[in-house]
Amino acid sequence: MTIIRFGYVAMSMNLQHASPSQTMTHKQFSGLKDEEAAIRKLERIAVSNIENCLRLLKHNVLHDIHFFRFSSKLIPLANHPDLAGWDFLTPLLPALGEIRSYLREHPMRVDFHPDHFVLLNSTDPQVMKNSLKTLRMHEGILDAMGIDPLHRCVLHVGGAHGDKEKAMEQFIHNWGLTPEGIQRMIMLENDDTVFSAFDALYLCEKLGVPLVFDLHHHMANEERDWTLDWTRVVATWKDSPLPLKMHISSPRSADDFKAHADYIDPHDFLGFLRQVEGSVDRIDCMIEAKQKDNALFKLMEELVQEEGVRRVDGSTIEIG
DNA sequence: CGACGTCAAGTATAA
DNA sequence: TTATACTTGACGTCG
Repeated sequence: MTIIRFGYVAMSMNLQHASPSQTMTHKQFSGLKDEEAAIRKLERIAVSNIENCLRLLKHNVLHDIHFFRFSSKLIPLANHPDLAGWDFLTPLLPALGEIRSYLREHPMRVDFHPDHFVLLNSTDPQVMKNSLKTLRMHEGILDAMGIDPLHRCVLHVGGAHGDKEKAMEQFIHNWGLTPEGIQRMIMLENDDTVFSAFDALYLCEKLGVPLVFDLHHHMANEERDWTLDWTRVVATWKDSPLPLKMHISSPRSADDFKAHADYIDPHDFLGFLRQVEGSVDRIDCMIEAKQKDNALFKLMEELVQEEGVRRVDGSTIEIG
């Protein structure tokens, strides 16, 4: 028997004017004459983004959703070199404190997926430095929200630069340059073109990092049968206080296989569920679909029609 | 108001 | 070496 909780990413299709990712581009910022005023504007945008996160958390509680990925665009230009001296965190502490209080009363699994330019396997020291800076920002936000940063940031392995083996060894090398506090935040995810689940498992096992298994990426990237190594995936979570986490999405079309569809095709996922059922007590399953929370609601309705699937609450099923 | 163009820290690929 | 695509949400502008 396995309990599966579904989560969704960053924004709701049901809340109006609740974007957690409002932004100001660097070009816009540079165009403003009064730099102090421009920074105050950035701070207003960031506070609004965090207030919208709180609205999203309340929306989640209202719909029995226990699993949510925050936007990683909460603080525009936080890590831009032109704003190196900006203390972006202090003005946000009151808003982050409200999230801390709310999450204390309504526990929910929350995490981040920093954007694709956060790379821990780059050979360019500047890219590595910026990546660590961005990860420290995530750590600061989590701390201010009162969340233990352990296993709260999903990353891909990074670029291959034409030599996958070498790029993986570079990851291991750079891991040694990564502060322990950042290391413990990280989970690794297989990608859809270069680093398969088996590549990622090599790194996860070597470095003691949980693997976030992305079923859609696996289908796009690998011929090999994932079930051969599923017990290895499960094992990467044995020292985590959090349930195994994975990602699901459906292909937009046969021709555009890698792109995410609006909703999840339940049959893409049901076969998987039937195979893993019983191998692990709990799975937290992040839905990456264009229709966000609506895709979650639709998938729930469809799955509970299926043989052997029982509804636990608005976002949770039990199978087996 | 809807349609369209612009922007984004890195990487991959084509020209 | 340089430019463009990738991806995707936000935002500004145009008609």
